[in-house]
Amino acid sequence: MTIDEILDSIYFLPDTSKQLLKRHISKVTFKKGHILIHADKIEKSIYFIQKGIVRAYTTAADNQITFWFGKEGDTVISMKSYIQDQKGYEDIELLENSALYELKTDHLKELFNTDIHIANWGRVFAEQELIKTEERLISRQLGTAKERYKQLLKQSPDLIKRVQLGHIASYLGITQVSLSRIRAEKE
Amino acid sequence: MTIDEILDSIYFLPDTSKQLLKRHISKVTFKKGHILIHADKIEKSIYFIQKGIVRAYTTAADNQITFWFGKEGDTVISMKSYIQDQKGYEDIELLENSALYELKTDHLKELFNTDIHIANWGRVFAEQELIKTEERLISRQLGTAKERYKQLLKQSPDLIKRVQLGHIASYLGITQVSLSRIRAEKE
DNA sequence: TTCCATTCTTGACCTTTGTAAAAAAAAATC
DNA sequence: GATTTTTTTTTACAAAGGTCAAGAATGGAA
Repeated sequence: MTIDEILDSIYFLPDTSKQLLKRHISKVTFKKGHILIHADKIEKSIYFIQKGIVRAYTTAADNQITFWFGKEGDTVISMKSYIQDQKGYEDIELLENSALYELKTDHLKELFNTDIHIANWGRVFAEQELIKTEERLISRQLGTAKERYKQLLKQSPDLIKRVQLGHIASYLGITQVSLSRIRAEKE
Repeated sequence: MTIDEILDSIYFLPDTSKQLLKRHISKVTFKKGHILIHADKIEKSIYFIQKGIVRAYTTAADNQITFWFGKEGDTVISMKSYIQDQKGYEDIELLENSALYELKTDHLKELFNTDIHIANWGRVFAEQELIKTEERLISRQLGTAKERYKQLLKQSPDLIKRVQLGHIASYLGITQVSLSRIRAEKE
């Protein structure tokens, strides 16, 4: 995905505004295993995934809980850093060698005050993320782990191929052993 | 809480912009049991709670799952309606006789295109809701039901006094019977 | 107050999921 | 391609939470 496709998919910007925004975006690559977002840091950048897959997790009582996966076209962000200038909850780790577009948020926040189109881009960006987060919250509350696994299989079959089982089990809120049992059931 | 306190707590608006916004806000009251937001409707208003308490729930397989409580100062909104002009997942019901401020969203969306301060108010509003939703998502993933109950007790002791147990159990993702047992344990 | 309806608690029993450890399979490294 | 290392599956047992049903407590309404 190109950066234009990604930006346009959020909210259509007139060309002058888009150029202003793109001035602060650059392409970066990292290897599998790289930690892009650190739980104990106030992050100053957000990233759009051009190619690759990532997972966000919190570390609680010596085990990691995965609560989000991101792939091509998704935004990698520490919401706490971006919105409240505070340390976030999560580490975000690359699960594959990846290419990303980096946007420095200091510059973005200045543009919010001077360019109404970019302010609305920022509004719609937050709104889209909100809808996605709400969806995850509700689907998590609904149905059994088995149903949620089947749902995930249908919605993101590639995810299950690209990500190891332990992370997916954690995401579904069950243990790897339980997920393995669910998969073993026929029908 | 006054409407000015609520609006200012989201994002500070210059007086002219605030007056523009307030032109579309009016005060309404409803009785306990009133359904403010309907799952099968595209809602055209959002509400700020002046006095009262509400719950949002989805109906799945003949039982209701509560996934949010709102009280004084909170915003009652169908995100799907507001953001995507689509039917939402949830009914939102008043659990007490309540007073609210109603904001018609058609007018709000027009203002986003013409007033940069209001566009930024809308941005920050979505961002605040996003942070809250993310917090709920993560805390739901963390720890056992007992721990989450204790957490809720500490964070919102009034909620537990004002809301009946079944709703709270559903919110925590367990049955009323289990929650009752957790409460019965000493220590 | 008394009665009725709703909400909360308790008990017996059952199902689902977790834990720990080992075996099997797959992937990575030499 | 053989050998490590990592990941997934399987087994046995334990723990947490669910279901059903009955009884106690609470709260309105007449």
